Amino acid sequence: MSKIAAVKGTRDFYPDIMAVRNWIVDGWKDASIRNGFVEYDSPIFEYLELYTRKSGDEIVSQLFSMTDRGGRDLAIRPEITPSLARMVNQQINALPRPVKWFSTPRLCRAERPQKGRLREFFQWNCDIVGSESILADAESIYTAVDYLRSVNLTADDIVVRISSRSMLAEVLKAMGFAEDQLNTIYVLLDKKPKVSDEAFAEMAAEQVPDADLRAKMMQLPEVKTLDDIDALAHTDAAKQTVAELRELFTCLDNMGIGEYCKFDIQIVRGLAYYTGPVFEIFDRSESLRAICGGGRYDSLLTILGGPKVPATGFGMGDVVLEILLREKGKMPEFTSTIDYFVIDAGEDVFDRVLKLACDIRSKGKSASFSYKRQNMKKQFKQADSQQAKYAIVVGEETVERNEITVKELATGQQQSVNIEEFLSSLS
RNA sequence: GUGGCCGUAGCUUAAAGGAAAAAGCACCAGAUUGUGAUUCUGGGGACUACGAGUUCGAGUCUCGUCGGUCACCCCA
Repeated sequence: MSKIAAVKGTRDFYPDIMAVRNWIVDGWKDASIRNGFVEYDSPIFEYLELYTRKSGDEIVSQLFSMTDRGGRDLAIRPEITPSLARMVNQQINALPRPVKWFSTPRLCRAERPQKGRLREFFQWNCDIVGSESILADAESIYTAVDYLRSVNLTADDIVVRISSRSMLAEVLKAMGFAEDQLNTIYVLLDKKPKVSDEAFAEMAAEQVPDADLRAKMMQLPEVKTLDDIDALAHTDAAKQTVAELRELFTCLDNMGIGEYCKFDIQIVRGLAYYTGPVFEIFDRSESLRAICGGGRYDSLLTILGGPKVPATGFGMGDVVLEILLREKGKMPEFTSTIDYFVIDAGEDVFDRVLKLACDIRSKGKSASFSYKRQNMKKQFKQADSQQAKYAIVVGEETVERNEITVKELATGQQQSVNIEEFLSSLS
């Protein structure tokens, strides 16, 4: 019989890799909780329509979808935000606002795997629903940075690049662009860093035939600061969106993460549904894809048949994060250890070994023993390979006196102790 | 979805178209019947990713499939 491999783009989590995953996810949860988020989860599959409603029919080719025996079109969740929106919609009038929810879902996307992108991954999501305040955007960004800072990534390692969808829209409108031209410009801006100046000029000429408008648009990639963009914001509406973004940066400064944050007009993000401030977090060397991305999306609930409720949030995947942490040497060593390895050192004492191991366990410490009756050398080796902190030798003569020998394996020091005293010292 | 490179034991690699595919690490056992190291000895483990083809002969050359990796598309 031939062996069956793991499916393309998936990972097997052997114990040493599982330890890494748990460490990452636990870190996400801790950061969420200390920033005031509460945990939720959703089913791993949903109606296909939940995703086509938000992202269009093209999304289907990027999903793992299926039809159940009742003929229902379903898909494995490729993101959790639509589920969140569905859940919030369901109870919209009962939930105290703002809703601050987080989750660490396992997601699947049917894309071709490459560096930092697999078909199955984990993604930390934090969302704040029901507040229009720029403070919600600030808190969302702060939470992401708070986690990254907690794993010792400094402002020299990563940068949060921030812009605003609404600001860009208003500035473009102030320049004279019509509403239905905006998406075209977003795509152009998104491409700018990836293509040569000549290729960009060519694309611009194609997409924006009007020479006057095009000249104005070409100023945008040159914008480096909020003052630069302010100079291009000729309407009150545009001025206001710039002021709002300034307020966001002021908040981030006051929260103590100003050095991580940078205005960047070229952060546009996917066209789908962002309506306000948007951000992406990158490694400083920019050799990896984005570690994290998010922003304000005020119309998602409407798309799912709910009322208009403002929302902002972010997602952070485990795959790029793990690559970055390894590259930066920020990944701790994980060792699985047990507290006590109980060694059988004589005839007819194994029942005492078994009882002692279980008594230790009932005290909340971990204990292990050999399944085989072997010589002590073997048992000590086994204790070593399990990274036991202590070995306990149960010998024929000592156990008659109700005594055992406890040896600290790191130092080699050992002493005889009374069994009851030993056990009571554990609690 | 498109293209480049790659695929030999659990891992790292060797074998220039020619014998029964080799070694180190790892794993298991023994030397060693009251204390972990080191050392030594032995063992299991590969239909050379899978399938076709060329050849007297294929791990090696050709094609296809699958998988890995990197870039493009996309990135919610």
